[in-house]
Amino acid sequence: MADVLKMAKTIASECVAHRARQVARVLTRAYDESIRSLGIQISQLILLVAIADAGDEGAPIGQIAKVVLMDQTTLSRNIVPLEKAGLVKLMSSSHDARSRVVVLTGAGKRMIKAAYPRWKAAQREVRRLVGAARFEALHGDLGAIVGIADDLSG
Amino acid sequence: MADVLKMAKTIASECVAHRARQVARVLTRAYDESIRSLGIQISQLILLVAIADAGDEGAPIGQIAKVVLMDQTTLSRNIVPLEKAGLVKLMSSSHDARSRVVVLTGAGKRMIKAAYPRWKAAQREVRRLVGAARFEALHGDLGAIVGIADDLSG
DNA sequence: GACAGATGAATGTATATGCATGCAGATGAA
DNA sequence: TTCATCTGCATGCATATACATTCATCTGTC
Repeated sequence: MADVLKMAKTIASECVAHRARQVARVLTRAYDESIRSLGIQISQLILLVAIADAGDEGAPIGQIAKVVLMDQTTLSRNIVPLEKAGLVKLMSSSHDARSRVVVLTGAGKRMIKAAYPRWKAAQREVRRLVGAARFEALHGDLGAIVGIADDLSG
Repeated sequence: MADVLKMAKTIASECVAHRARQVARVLTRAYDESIRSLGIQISQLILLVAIADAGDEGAPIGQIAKVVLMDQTTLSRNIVPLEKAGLVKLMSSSHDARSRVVVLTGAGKRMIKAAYPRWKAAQREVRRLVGAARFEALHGDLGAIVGIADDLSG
């Protein structure tokens, strides 16, 4: 079974999903640490800003899920801790009784304001460690994968 | 609070942790799909090949966790479904009674063999969609983040 | 050899992720 | 209008993730 070892080494060193997952873990830990004292995680801050981005009227859960490339069922659950923390509130849509609209609360806005400088510091630290050129390249290359997300699903 | 909206847009568009997490989700779904019929996920295949890489004597849980940049407690739990499926087995170390050594079983080796061509097809498809140059660049840039993982933790 | 401190791993708790599925409400065609 | 279908969201289930903590064992020092 020497071929298995060879296959294993190939997958371990070349799999882009492996690397992407590793990087997501590593960066998540770093950014989490930077905002930990605020009581939220980077995954939650990202949701908050996506909701903020939808404007003061908020947006339906499904729409936000599409924007952040997350399964609707995942988003449904990830909103729960934000709601418990009073950072967002859910309202039923006036147009569609099935739809639940997510809106940022005042506390949610204050949280973004408080988190912003810490997020920026974390971002700057990664940029410093990896180098500006690498950082920009990484951002662009990640964007390229985001750009083909639909093709990968279909 | 117009500044909050501005901060939100900045974070949403520039946060590298956000993009890394999105890409990890997107790629995970794609690779998962390619090996779904085998009854495993890409996260599990990655663990299998990391264990295979450790050789026939296997390796302690903590050592594998370090290699894949995963928390030891996470790895401890992620091994459970692999063990249930009979793909790996756990043995106590002869040198250190605290240590638990993970070893690939025959079924684990066969699983890697069966998954390999499907993994390769998924990898090729991503490469085709994003373009060879982008693909190589992405792999290198992700590797750069992996390379500074220790600095980010410390 | 005894003891303090270091280390390997598991557990408690909380969140993240998505597939399969179910249900309620919307929508279009007859 | 009525019904088949579609759509938005939630739930059941399984896995992934990591921090704080605990327990057992090891190691170096005296």
